[in-house]
Amino acid sequence: MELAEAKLKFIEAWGKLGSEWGINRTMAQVHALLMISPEALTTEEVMAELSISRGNANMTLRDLIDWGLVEKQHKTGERKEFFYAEKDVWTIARRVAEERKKRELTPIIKILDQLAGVDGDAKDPAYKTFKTTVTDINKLANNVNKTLDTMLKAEENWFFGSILKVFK
Amino acid sequence: MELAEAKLKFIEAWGKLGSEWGINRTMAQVHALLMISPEALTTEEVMAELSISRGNANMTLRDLIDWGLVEKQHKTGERKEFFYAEKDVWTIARRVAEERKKRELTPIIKILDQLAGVDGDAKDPAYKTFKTTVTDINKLANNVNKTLDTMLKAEENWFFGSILKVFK
DNA sequence: CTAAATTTTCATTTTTTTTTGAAAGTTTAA
DNA sequence: TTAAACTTTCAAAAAAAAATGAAAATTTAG
Repeated sequence: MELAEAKLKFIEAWGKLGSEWGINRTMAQVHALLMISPEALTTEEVMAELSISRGNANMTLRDLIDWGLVEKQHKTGERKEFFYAEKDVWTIARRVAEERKKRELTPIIKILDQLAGVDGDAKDPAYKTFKTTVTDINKLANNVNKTLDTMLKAEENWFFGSILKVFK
Repeated sequence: MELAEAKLKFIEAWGKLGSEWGINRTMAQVHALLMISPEALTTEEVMAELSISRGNANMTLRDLIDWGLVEKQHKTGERKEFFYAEKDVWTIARRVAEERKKRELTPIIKILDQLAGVDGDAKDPAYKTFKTTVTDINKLANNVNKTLDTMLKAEENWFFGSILKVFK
């Protein structure tokens, strides 16, 4: 396969994967484009490569920066801003995990804590089932939370790096 | 908090979480409703509880069955079908992991394998960056794949199960 | 077999999400 | 300070996803 064709396929596949995981397809595509670019790109270049509007490119790049996946760069003598993506996959995985933890896990744990404190008749099956289900999900969520903390705190990539070797 | 209020909040929260992870909000809500129901429910009951149409309820319940999260039940003397959700959180997590692996991980690995075989000039930075990025992602994907296999094959829940007991 | 009960389908409508693009805002070189 | 270069915003449009509901299909009791 030729590089040009492979690039397009990669961008398409990454976009599809993103959308299946609740990440805007275009955002995932811009990320893919930048990941395979040796050089930082300008907004113009991103717009041209993916045929998207200026507004879309601008907002998407900002979101990627918020996710910690892309950084703005300035080149001496150039007035334009350049965008460069982190390329180490473990760092990318870590950033995504960090963000989703902050945006989704922490809020749901807060809600589950409230819901686990619901009061009702201990003889009522509806109450018992609710309480058990919510309590169990809450425990799982807290465990995922703790596991992520450990993973993310570790400088070394124990989860994807070393544990995997055990199973090889 | 009262049970009725708590139920609504749980259904809402579960629906939101689902939509953030690429799962149709209504599907997640139906799942939430069934998870907290001690008894299997009919399509009519699901429609009424969540104010959704018959068509929507039917398709959503079928999808949940496809995900292995809900099962059809028949009650003697009753002609209607009843729907019952698995309630063990580890089993739920396992089913979701299995399905997403099958639907998303396996296909992307197939594509990455093709893309990793792209040919080009070893001196070309664009080629080098593409190759490195795709190869690294491919390795990560294969490692996740293997880890999931091990996790899912294990009858015992080493990841969520045993760790849970420690924190109980 | 018949008809009532129940489930499924899917063209259409509604809702939600994403994108556009032009105007407003900001920065910087001179 | 000015004006060109560049970035950001956001109301409106477009696209995508989800929901509706009535008709068709299926099932089952009698």
